[in-house]
Amino acid sequence: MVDWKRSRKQVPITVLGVDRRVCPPDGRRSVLPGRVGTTTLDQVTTDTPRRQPTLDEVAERAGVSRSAASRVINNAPHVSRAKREAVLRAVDDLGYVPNATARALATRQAGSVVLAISGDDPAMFADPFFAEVVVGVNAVLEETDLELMLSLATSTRGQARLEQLLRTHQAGGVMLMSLHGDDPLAALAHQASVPVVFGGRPLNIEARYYVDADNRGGARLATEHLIASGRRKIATITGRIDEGAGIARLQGFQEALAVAGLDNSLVEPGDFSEDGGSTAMGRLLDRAPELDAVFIASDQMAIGALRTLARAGRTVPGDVAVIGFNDIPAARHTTPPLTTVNQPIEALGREMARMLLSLMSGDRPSPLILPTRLIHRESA
Amino acid sequence: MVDWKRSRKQVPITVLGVDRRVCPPDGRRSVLPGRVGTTTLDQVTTDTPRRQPTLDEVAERAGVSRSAASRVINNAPHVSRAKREAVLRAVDDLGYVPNATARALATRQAGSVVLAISGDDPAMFADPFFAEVVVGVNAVLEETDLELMLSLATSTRGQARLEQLLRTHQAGGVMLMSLHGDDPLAALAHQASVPVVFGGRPLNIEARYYVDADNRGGARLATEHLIASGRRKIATITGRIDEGAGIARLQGFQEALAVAGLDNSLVEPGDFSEDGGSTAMGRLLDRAPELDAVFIASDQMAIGALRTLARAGRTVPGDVAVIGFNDIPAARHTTPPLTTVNQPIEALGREMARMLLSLMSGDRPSPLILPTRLIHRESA
DNA sequence: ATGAAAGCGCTAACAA
DNA sequence: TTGTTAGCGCTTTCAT
Repeated sequence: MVDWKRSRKQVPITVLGVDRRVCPPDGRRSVLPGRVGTTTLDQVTTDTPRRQPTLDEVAERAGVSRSAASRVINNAPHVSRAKREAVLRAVDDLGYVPNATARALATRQAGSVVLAISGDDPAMFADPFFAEVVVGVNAVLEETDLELMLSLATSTRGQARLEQLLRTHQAGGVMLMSLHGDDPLAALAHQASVPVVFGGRPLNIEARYYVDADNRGGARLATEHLIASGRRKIATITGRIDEGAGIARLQGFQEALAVAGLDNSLVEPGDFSEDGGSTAMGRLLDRAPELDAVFIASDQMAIGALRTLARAGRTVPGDVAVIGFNDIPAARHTTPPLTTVNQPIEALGREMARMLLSLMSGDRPSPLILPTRLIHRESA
Repeated sequence: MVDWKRSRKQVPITVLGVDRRVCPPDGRRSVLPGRVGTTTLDQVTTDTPRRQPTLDEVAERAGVSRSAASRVINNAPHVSRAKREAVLRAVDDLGYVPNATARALATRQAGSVVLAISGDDPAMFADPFFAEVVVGVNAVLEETDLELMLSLATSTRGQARLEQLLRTHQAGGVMLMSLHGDDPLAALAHQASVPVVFGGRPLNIEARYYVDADNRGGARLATEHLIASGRRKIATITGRIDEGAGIARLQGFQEALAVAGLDNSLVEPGDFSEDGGSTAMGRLLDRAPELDAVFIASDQMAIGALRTLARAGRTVPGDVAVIGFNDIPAARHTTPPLTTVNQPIEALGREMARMLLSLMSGDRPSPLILPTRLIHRESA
């Protein structure tokens, strides 16, 4: 049995195509068809190093003109039954697949759309939120012929690339997510000559097409729940207030309290991060030791806050009730499990994609606000 | 007039910014900050009706031939300083950006690579694991001119699309993740005429290029830790054993026990899911009530197992020590916090991308196994 | 219904 | 160092 850990250091590469660092589980040497030089995957894996056939070849084989073949491929009218079948047969024989690039060039229609995530930190995408959005987007794109490109416009370089992507018409549309404050991407979107759909209502520009979650409604819901369960000294830890979601959640919180005639000024700024939540909770405890509930604009922050609360000797929900936002998986596993606001993330992705499609087909869809709902668990 | 919109059919928009499709969870209407539409994205972009300039236009403006211009754009040699500057100026004036599609067609080089995730359930991608991989991939792609396409080949339809994507040469290479058992994608990869890099060593095919985490080593590490801390009756809950990772983790577990001369037959099959872990733990408790430790092939399963253990009145780590695998975020928040094996997921993504790049440039890189490490927390 | 011909915007031989 | 000339593979008038 080979010791994997030893083989990890850099080793001179491939001798006759057989690699030193390959360690098959059975300990024997892989017997790969090795050779020196420029073997391509193609040669290795297929006996027939065949090029992809072109439309002309199909046409020739079928004994028709190229345009006839083209018509068949795109099942356009004006082709006799006989010819159509001949072409189809040729396609089958040759294994023809149209070259997407050539088609894109000729039609001036890119075969793809891009989902762009803005932000200052590339690692931001690691938030499961985006993964779920992607699943939604994919679900609707799957029904079309559009491919999905992902653009993490989190660095200057990334933004430049996104701009390039759009300007070069490599993509036929964009879904732009999580702009905050003075995001340069907003301007970029303006200049773009392709349809743009925003995920989350952008702040500084008047967006025409966006889909957003009802952040304000969700926050109000949460706060109302706190009020209904008898809490009276209710605080909040906000998200970044240069983001639409952050603002909306704060507004919802304040509205609910205002309506109930309670004090809504116990507001501590946070940044959506766990540590941010922890320290914000600390500040809150200093400012108002007697608080009995706190609405926190993200589960991550709530987790941090829970930690601070525990350290301060407060029980949850006994001494203070807490509600988070987002319903991340970890929220089920905190102590106590976190009551939180769920937003239909996958649906968000789906609707963005649908809206973009609609836009690309020449319609002018209306903005969309998706409902949020309260998930009762034990922390409030 | 923007070029992407064809039918400009007028649709009444948001009245006072309040959309009809807003549906707050409480059934009441969200009162959004409304205003009558003024500046719209559409109008803004309409101010700039310019078509993207072509290379010919640049050449003409600069008073040089198209090939000279082309040379400048691709900063190729054989261009006089004077001409070069003239072209550059023209580019600047006109705001020229080369058309990526045309270039791809001419060079027969797709400007993108694809990250494909295989699996039976589209929602699988929601696992934060993939998001982290994406971050890694993105990091290295960002340094190149390659765009990233995402392909969730989780349905028949999805797989067909991926195949299409590859055969049409829309993408210049693939990173293929999480094949299991008899995944049809493996065959597909063989036929593909583009370079393929696997994420995780595939099972049924002899892959030449892959990067994997040291699952076996990690499992051994975990098990050895259990042994070292005095546990003697050690069980495991496996992952799917039709996946490379599932198998490797089981092997590592058994190796460690064999080396220590302990019984390594206390094996319960799992499926990587929380519920699966929960029921598997139940079966384990039935089979061997006296067990004092369990190595679990995923944190999700470990969380389920923790639940079962708690219900059965066993304390962790008092009665039984448990170690998970993957180091998911939630592992920090279980009770008690979960000791687990961390794998460098982002690095996995980075290395896959690097390997693909290397492959695409004609090299023949060696497979790569990335180290895993034990994260000590309180459950073991 | 059918095919010839003219592009789409760029690159790459090949001459000059 | 230059410009000219063919393509890349497909779509799309426009005659026939």
